[in-house]
Amino acid sequence: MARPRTFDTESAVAASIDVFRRRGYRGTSIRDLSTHLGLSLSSMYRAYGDKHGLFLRALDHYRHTESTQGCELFLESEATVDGLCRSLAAMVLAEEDPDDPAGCFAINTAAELGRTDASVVERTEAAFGLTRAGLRDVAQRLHENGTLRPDCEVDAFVDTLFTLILGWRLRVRSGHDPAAIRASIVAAVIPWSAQAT
Amino acid sequence: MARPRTFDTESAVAASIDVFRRRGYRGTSIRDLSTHLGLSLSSMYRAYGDKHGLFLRALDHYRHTESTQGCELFLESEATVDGLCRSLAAMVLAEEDPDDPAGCFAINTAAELGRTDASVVERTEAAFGLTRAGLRDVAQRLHENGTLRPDCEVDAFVDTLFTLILGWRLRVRSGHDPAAIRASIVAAVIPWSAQAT
DNA sequence: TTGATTCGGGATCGATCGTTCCCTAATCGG
DNA sequence: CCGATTAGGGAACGATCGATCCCGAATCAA
Repeated sequence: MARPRTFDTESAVAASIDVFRRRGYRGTSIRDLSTHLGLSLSSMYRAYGDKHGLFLRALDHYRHTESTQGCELFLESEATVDGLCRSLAAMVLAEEDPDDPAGCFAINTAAELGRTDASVVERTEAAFGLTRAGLRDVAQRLHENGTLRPDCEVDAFVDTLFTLILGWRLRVRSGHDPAAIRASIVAAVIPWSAQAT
Repeated sequence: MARPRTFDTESAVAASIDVFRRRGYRGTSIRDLSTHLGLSLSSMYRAYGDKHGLFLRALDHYRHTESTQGCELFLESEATVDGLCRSLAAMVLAEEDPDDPAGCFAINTAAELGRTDASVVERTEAAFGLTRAGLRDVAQRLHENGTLRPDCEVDAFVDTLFTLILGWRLRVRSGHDPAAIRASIVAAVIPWSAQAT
């Protein structure tokens, strides 16, 4: 009833991610968001409650979109060393501005807020879980088709790749050369391959 | 001449690191620092200029102490798989409060500020360089004494370990189980070992 | 001791923070 | 068309931000 909203709440949440992930939670002011989203303060408070509420919505949206796409990237990855490396590079280097790399929203948030906010930790860990789930799928397929060295454990490979992804995305965020990251990916995977020369 | 300072500027810088690394640059207020360091605002401004100046001093101090000790940890590391894993665990899990893990000051800062501040990037990269230098030393020794698989390149191993360290320290910061991190370290190194079963 | 100088504590500055409130415009059901 | 209700713009709130200033206390050289 009464006057309807003139903006889409979910797409505004999506837009807020671009601000939060670059400037961080504390580094982003409500007025920053107002400017970038083109919304007034009252509209935002009416729609999301407060800054913390919008931030949680942003983390949820990120998990439902980018984190989920990252998971699917591995689910659909070709079960070869090259295929895995391509998926890893696609996730880590995805559409970053070289002058102002945003990195991963979940990772940046985990680094900024640590364990201080339980509702935030819950969401970043859920995003991490999606990445691990995708990795487990492709790792299992690589193990079964003999691409991986037969003696190595799949869980160990998954855990190593997950940890490496955190590192690579942090390196991207720090401005490290994408070509170097790409080379780093290949170099890190090769020792797990059965055909390592 | 005149009245001398009643506090040691360098040890106050050291104390500021504990605050900055947990709360971040933007999450730490001058009054937070005043409380934790036991100094008045005027004392801090007189000694360090401004908040940014103190932050750079803190980054410099961190590099000269913890980053350098991290480097030496690898320089003095026994040239075995176990020795390397012990050094990695010592660096990554060093004296963290399980309830409020601080993580690595340089890594947290890189994640928070990205490439927005050149004087900060310069310092975090210098800290990273120390870690890589230590890793290169122990990796070279492991390569020469045949602990590593003869076909793998030392540079690739160093790059992988460096990236893994970023990931492990971020996982510690996120509150991941230290036992799991310890297991992750061993699992990640084994495939590079010549005696991998 | 004296005069110059710097220290430390605290009040205070303007700016900005997250948030609330008020008021008008717009859209609903009837 | 009309009364109810909500959206949106913007002023304003108290709190806190980084930073400055003032002043009495302390320590120097002479």
